Amino acid sequence: MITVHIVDDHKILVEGLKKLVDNSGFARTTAVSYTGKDCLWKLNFEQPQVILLDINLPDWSGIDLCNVIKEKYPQVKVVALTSYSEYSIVRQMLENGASGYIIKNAMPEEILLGLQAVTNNETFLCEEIDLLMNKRSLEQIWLTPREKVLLKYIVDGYTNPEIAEQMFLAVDTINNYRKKLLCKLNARNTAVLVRIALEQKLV
Amino acid sequence: MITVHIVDDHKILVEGLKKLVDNSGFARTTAVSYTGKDCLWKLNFEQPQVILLDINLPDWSGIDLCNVIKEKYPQVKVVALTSYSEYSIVRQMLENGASGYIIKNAMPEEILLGLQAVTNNETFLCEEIDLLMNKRSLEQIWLTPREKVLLKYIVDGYTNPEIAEQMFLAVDTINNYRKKLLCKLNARNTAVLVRIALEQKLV
DNA sequence: AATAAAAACTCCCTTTTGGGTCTATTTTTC
DNA sequence: GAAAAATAGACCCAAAAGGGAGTTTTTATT
Repeated sequence: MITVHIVDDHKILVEGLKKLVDNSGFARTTAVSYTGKDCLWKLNFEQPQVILLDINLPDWSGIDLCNVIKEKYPQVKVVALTSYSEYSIVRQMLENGASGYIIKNAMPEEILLGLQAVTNNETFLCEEIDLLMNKRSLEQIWLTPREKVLLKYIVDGYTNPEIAEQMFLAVDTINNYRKKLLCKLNARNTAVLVRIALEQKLV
Repeated sequence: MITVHIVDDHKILVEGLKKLVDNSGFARTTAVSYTGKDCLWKLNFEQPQVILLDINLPDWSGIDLCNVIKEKYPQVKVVALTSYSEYSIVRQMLENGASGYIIKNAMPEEILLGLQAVTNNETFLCEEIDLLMNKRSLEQIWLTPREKVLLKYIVDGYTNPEIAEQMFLAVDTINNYRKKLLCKLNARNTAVLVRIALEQKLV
């Protein structure tokens, strides 16, 4: 029996999920948490084999929570179960130690396939995400650490002089980075830059 | 028995939802659709008393779909069931004829309360949304039609001269609107303006 | 019909953005 | 150890954004 801890604040979804897991014949739900805090608390007492983890929790980002969980309990497999289908989110989850990524509109069977796969030490991506990661891996924009920091400042509304001061760099340098960002994200101006950054969840 | 048609592409959630409705004792699921097209097709043959409608459908925006449904079948009650909790989205749904609005992390019982309320010709908002709508109704930013159009152009990356041409107005006029938008949305520059517009789903 | 409020529109002027081109370290990767 | 990428910086200049201070036209409301 694969033991599963469900972490999701969508209570109706949790009900469906619990039924699905418990009726699979090879897995059972041993815990349910509606918040990140609740999840961490319960992990003190009992560690499941797999955690089904939502990203939009009321108190935590699932991305950060995944990281914390994997540090404290490296043997526990984390499977992201969320409605985000952005490259950068998937990537971050995998970098933070997730063993699987399933979007919420996937077929219910994919959840069960995922549970089996990750307990066999495989990495599992649901069909749609698998396609995304393969298709985009080439054309995907990759920002350098500095570019990411700058992008954050821009989205937060700082001007070049202000950013220069914050980052201890010349205004010209910031301006250059900014232009490179526009080019990389194929944005014609700041407005589009911000839109793309938010849409692709780059910040 | 209240007849319910569920429209949502999150198949696992639908399972939970179906169970919830069917076990309520006063309602039953008569149809399930995973797409907007599918929903409209099924409505040709059978109209439920209530439609539980997601906003993020693969082929349709639930906001537009609600409008279409209410035009063709005014007697059918539409209840939005979604994860969006932005003022403007709720507002648009209600303007398009929705009788209820429930967020996905609401308590399951709220769904049942909602079904009962809307069949009694009441408007039903789940607790969190009800709070939001009351709290924000005063402080909520309200944009004029022109401002909305302009905001769309800005978010899409058009410059003032381009917008002026598109809207057959002077560049100065556009510039003024832009400044008014900055002021209204409390944004110090375009970057923040775009961020707020996207976050608040004003476009 | 009077009037107040909101919406639509214009001009001036400064700061910020963005396009182009170029140099020089440092770090990473093959 | 060479090539490639990342980091940091510079200068010129045109275009766009944004601050301030106005006028006219619609649209409500009494």
